[in-house]
Amino acid sequence: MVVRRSKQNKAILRVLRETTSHPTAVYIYEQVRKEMPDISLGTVYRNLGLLKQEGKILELGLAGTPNRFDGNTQSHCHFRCEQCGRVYDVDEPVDRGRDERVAQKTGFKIYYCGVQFRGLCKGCQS
Amino acid sequence: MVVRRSKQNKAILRVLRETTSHPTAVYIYEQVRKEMPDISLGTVYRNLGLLKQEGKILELGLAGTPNRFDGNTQSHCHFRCEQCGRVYDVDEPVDRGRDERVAQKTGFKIYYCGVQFRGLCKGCQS
DNA sequence: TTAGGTGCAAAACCTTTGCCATCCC
DNA sequence: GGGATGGCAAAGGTTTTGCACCTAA
Repeated sequence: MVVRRSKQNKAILRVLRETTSHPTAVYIYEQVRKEMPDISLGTVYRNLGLLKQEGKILELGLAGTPNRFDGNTQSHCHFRCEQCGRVYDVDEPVDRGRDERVAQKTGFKIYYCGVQFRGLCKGCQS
Repeated sequence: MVVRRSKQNKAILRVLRETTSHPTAVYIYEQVRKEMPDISLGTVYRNLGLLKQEGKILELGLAGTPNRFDGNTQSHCHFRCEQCGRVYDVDEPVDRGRDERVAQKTGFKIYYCGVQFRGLCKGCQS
């Protein structure tokens, strides 16, 4: 199966790369629609799925809110606000050596390691 | 609003405490149904929601698979298999001091911090 | 030319909710 | 008795899919 880079695919990846906001599929859909009014949400999901399989993006599963996508596939830290659902990047180092150690210990193959903080973001602490 | 501990609520919490498998709502439903055949899936979800609010359990959002629940609310490490969706506990220390540091730096309020590994579990490495 | 991609709409799936009966305190 | 909870079923929201039509290689 040859990967054909459609313009929809490119646009979706571009939106994801141009933002640091970990958007939902619907947000991406709205952005892409500005320049490509006929694109459908199904196509957005389809391409997000492909990009994920290719390892170009990351899908973040969040209990209670629609999934979000991240153009940064490096292991890194996220903070998720339990109130508003937003996901912020946190600038903290991830211990790369640990991946090795855990892989050894468990026999699992590790592709990605992220740290996830949960709590309330500034705006949501009333 | 007084919290009344119904027997359904107790049974759901018990199932969650007795397993380390981070079950889905449906799995919990099936387990509880063995002793309480009339319980409905809606009730399971309702009680999981309540237990989550009380901070007695954790909900794990996983892209692509139904959410899973964890009776262990301590900050800890998970490994998630991208193939089969299973979630395993990983016995690695979580750096508690970092929560403080990140809270200071960002102004966010942090309730929980978990490390999430992704990859392939032993059984799924064909 | 042609496998793979798109748009559209319907389906599937997970989760939440409304309503009324039931159960505890 | 009366508020909280449960069972049932319908609704809601997100994501996937089938199909006929395009399109990039």
